[in-house]
Amino acid sequence: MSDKIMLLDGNSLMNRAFYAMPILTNKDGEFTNGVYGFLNIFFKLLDEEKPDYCAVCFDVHEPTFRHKEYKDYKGTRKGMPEELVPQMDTVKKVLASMNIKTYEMGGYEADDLLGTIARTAETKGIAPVIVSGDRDLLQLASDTIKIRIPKTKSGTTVVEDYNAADVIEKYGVTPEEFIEVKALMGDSSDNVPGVPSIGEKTAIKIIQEYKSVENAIANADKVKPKRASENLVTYAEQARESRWLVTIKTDVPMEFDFEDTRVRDIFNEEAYSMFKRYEFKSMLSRFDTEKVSEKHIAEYTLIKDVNEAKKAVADINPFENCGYKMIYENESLKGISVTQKEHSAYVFRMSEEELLTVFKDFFENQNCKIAHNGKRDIVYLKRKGIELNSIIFDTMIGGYIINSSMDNYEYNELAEDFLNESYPSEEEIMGKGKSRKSFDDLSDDEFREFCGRMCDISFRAYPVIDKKIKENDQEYLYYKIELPLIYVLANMEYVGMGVDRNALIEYGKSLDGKLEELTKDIYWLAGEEFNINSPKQLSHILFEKLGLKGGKKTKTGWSTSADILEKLKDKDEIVGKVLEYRSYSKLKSTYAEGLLAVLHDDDRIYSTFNQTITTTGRISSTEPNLQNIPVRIELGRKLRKVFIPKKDCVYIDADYSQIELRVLAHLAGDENLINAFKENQDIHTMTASQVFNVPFDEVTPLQRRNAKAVNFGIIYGIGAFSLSQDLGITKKEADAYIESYFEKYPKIKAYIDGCVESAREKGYGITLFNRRRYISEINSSNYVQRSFGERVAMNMPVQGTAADIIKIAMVKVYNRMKKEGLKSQLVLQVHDELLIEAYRDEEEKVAKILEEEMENAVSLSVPLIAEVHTGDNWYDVK
DNA sequence: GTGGTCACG
DNA sequence: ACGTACGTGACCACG
Repeated sequence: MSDKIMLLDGNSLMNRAFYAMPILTNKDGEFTNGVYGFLNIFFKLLDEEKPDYCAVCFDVHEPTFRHKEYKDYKGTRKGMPEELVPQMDTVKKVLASMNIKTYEMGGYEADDLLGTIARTAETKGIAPVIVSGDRDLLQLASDTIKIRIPKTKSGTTVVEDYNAADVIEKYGVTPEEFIEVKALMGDSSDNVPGVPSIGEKTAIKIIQEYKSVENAIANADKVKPKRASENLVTYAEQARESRWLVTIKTDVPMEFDFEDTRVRDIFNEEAYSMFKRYEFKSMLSRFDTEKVSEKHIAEYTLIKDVNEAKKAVADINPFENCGYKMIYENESLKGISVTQKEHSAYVFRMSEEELLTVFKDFFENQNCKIAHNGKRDIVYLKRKGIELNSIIFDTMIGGYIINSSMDNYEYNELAEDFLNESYPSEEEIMGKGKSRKSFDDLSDDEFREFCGRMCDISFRAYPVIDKKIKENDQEYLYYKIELPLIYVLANMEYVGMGVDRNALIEYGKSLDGKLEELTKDIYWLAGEEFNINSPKQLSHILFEKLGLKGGKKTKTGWSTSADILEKLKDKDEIVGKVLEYRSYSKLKSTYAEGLLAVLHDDDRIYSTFNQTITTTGRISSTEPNLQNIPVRIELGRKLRKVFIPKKDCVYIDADYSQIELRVLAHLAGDENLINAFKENQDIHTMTASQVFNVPFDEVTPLQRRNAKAVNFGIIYGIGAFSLSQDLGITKKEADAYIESYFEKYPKIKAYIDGCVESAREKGYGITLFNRRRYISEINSSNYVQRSFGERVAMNMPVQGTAADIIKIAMVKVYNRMKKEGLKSQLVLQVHDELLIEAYRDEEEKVAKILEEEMENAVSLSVPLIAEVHTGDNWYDVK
């Protein structure tokens, strides 16, 4: 085995990485996404190649020999985006910390350095692997020199590999001839002129026949097509110059010693602190924590004996802050850790029953608990007949309030963000998926460290998070909305929703006949059997076999989504059948079968309500998701009949009318819209009347529909293109609608412009109750990302404030029912809707509470209206 | 594990 | 010239 050297094209890879990633910054606001993406590619290839030597080459920002010797070579590649400029230094620093040698040389480009080193290596019997985002390098490919080109395909990185033979196979020319091809076709991004009218295809054809630029010029009269033939003569000199420009130099006079590039001690302490500074968290696991981890002095005490445990728990001061962490595995309790002192903790490892016995008094009577995901503990203990209370802080919720965009708020994330300490994640310790360890497999020491640390981190992060909450003026949001909400959500999870099991089974069966019939029809119309559920197979049938067209949009193929199919409905009978099949199939698999699978033996369904998932402040529902049960289409809506309250109960449902538009009217202070709501008019008709300049009573259904779409558009961060798509009108018409809307509601226009402006300045969007969402995309140089950021900046305050309001209402409804000693229970929230399982003898009281507390949750400049309905199942409450 | 699709607000 | 509405979660196919 010969030695191997890996050579990277720093500039080109940084560019690729930068554009492939959303803008990222660390806490200090330093841009990091290019460096992060670069390191991802670097480590991936390092793992694959395991090179003995490694070097990274960079361009220098000054004229090169090409500029000096060829006056027209401007070499002004499009200026780097300003977010990328400082990252070039960052990546060099990071590489230096890992002992990876970097090269740059005035007068030469990175390509030339790579070429020179590669050729030198070749002569010494060291196998070079060149990594670049640019195809230019392909001219260097040989039997020994391998070129690797990483590409980002929808989020994942795939690498194309080229030895000489691969270049020939892909392009039909040798690597040396590749120079000739590039010379003819030119390269606009590198300001290589090439020969006009000759593109890649023609260039390859010419070089395959004539082998070189020079020979092609000599035989220009025989070259086809005619334009190329003429231009070869006219631009002969330009072609020669282009050839010279694209030729990578392999004899740069550079100082070079292979020993300097030997791969050694990459994951050292200096690199570790670099990675921490730039917050490359996912890469920290590459470091040997024994070797580099900061020495946190912490003393955790393990207790396994019940009597000892009782003594220790008795020593907990019930009036002093106490951090606690419960460790679960598959719904059962594996351990508990508690602490009242920083860098210390007691860890209790014993059976579930023993833990519950020892801690019952603690759960019920310790007055100042600091929890991490306390909701889970409340639900778990409630099922064991124990009431957990007095949670004065929840660090998971705290982390979410500070930054709602994180994937999770586990203890190691909190340690990074608030304590600036790094620990392996639970996944790194326990493994994931099938190979996840059991807590029973951990040694006492491992268990003690892990559990003690979780509790300790939570305890120590609390004051830091609390301080930030105060700095951000979020005390009301945190202490009056989110924290009390834990108990409300916990109770909803605990109570669950009743289901008529037989009715659910029957509902599923009622779909079978139609599903079978549709399947048969579709097979017959298609002329063959295939998997209708496979977008790939379906698009093959529709767009290739049956030759339907107009089917647009693609990423991995032709789109078969409902909006596309809807447009093709008239073209072939099969399209309508497919749409119908889809809707039946969805009801069957997701709802009929899906819900049955999570229906408990007591004929109730217990969903989980997540409080830290959405970026805007809404809650989400999982396993099952009870927030997307069908309602818009009658067939699906019938499913709601299977949700039934328990004995002696009815459902009382209330939903806010147009809460988001009302919030918008309030936030923008637009008198026109505010008055419309004060008069309690149909808002879409009102908008139609104003935007289309017709009397209120003469608004047509179509006008109302269009106005409704405009109203939605405003909330989502309007774009004329999407509005036109939605309404099936031209972009011009959509533009006119929007313009007319803003004319009638000038304050709305001013408000949403203000949202974008403020987000640009502050870096985040904000709700009426100071909930924040950081929007890093808003200052991106990438149009797509920036536009997204702007839409988010317009939408988040509206959606988020509505979320704040219903959360306030939930807390108020819950507390009021409790205070009045009612047995009725909140069971569900669907963003603007609350559902209560109410005892019949409490029906009137509860309906009144629900309406009052929802409508008076907050006081805005527009009234809030809650529409209340009662019924014997979820279908009947509308 | 990811992408396409579709259910909800 | 770009590529297009905001926020979710579940299911299926496919590599």
